[in-house]
Amino acid sequence: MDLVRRRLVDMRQRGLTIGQLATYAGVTVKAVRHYHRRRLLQEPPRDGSGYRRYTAAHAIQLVKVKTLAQAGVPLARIRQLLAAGPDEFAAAIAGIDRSLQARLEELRRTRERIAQLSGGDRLFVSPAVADYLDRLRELGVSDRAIQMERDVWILMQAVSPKRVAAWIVDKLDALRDPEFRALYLEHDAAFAWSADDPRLDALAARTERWIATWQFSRQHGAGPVQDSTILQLVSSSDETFSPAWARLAEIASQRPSE
Amino acid sequence: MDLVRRRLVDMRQRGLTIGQLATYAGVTVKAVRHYHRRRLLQEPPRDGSGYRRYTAAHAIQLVKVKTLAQAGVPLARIRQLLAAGPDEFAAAIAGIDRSLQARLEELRRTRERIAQLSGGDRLFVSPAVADYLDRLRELGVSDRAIQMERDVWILMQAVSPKRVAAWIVDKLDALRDPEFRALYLEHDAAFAWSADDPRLDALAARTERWIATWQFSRQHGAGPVQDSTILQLVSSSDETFSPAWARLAEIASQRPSE
DNA sequence: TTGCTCCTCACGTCACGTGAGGTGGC
DNA sequence: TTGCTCCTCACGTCACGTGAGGTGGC
Repeated sequence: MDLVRRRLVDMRQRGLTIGQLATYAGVTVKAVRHYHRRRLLQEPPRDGSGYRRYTAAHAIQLVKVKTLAQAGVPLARIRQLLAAGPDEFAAAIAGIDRSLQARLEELRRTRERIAQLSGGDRLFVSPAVADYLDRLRELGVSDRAIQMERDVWILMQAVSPKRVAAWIVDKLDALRDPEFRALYLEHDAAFAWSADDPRLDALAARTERWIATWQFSRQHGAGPVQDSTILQLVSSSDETFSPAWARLAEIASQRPSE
Repeated sequence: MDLVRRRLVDMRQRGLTIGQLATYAGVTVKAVRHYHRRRLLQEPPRDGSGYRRYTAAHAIQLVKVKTLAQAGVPLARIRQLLAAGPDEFAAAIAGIDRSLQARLEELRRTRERIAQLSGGDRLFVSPAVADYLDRLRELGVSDRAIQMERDVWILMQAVSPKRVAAWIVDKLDALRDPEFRALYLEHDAAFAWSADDPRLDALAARTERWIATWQFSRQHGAGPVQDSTILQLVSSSDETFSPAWARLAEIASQRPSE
């Protein structure tokens, strides 16, 4: 009994050490000293050895600070809040809760994106473009061509994201035309042909006819767009060069297109 | 048409500027340059003005880096992952997803704790102690006494959390005894009495009788504990000093308790 | 006596941000 | 020409952590 009483009195008179306080609140000793420097927690009195000795009031304050800090509130803001009146405090809490909800939403979205990292291209292009690429895959377009398309769409999205939305509508529209689908697949196949393949002239002529018909059939006047549907496919980059495609581009540039 | 074609070719040959790339990926230009320094993103070639010019491959890489960074993966780890094989990468993704789930849980808990910041004491004491304090409130114990109890329990929890669990069981047990409840409330009321109040001797005697009976009625041999139930109440701290309580402590210490 | 806790500096870390001082592109 | 973008340093920031070098408590 006497022992217990003495421990009790001792505890109340001497107070908690910084380690006891930190463990109680679930923070590190270094964090407690940091909060002292940032004046979020009053410096308690020192005992004979220069040790800090804390009261229950310090523990309560520390738990408040820790809770707010864990919620992502900057330490400078926490100091203001601790000095604020109950109304301002309650309003701040409401704001903090909203930001926590927003962070929860963000985390959920991040989780979905992380899951797609091992998967396809959905992370790198807009949903509309991803749908378009999926459509190409369905039609039997080669992986090489699909990757070329993806890269071009990424560049276009980066340069003028607004235009991409309109272009993709146009592209999906063209894909509904069987002749365009046939031309697309043949261009895809032509990638591996040699530059003097006899089929190239016929393909070029057929493509030209389609462009003319297509432009005529559409009143929207968005001329440049349709043209690029084919142009884009044959504009090879450095990494993926095709002699046959170069030849197709050459033929196209020699015809009077205006 | 020619304009569009030129823009297309231009875009593919010159590549994206750092600003276009950053906007596309949803990061800052400073972050992109930081990723270059940390070797998370290859330095692209420069154009005639010394500007960095990026390809679609850079954009894809940057989106990967950004997604992993948002998931809280340290940049040094991201660099390892980008160089890892698909199996190691998939395993890492699974681990990252687990940590995201854990963070979601933590955030939910933080949100609950934030909501309690304006409320009562539940944030600062264990659930068992909080229940005990609620019980005292139900019995009509004064706010002052409840706050004193809370502070003592905080200190006890900080010093020896294991013991607190046993003590609180004991306290709730004693509260089931009507005589203890009466004594508790009278001690609470005695706080404001003067030191020479005639009721003090009677209260001290009644308390002593209760302690003896209570100790006798319990076989568990946890002697020191029961005694502290009353002792604790009258051990006033510096801030809350009561002359009457000091007198009660004096009377108690003069009786031969062994 | 030994290991654990406590003390105070000073500097480090992580992921960028800020700002100076200057050039290039439309 | 003007404002916007880009460039490279160098230093700052936020919330602590690390580590040195030393003393105190059980």
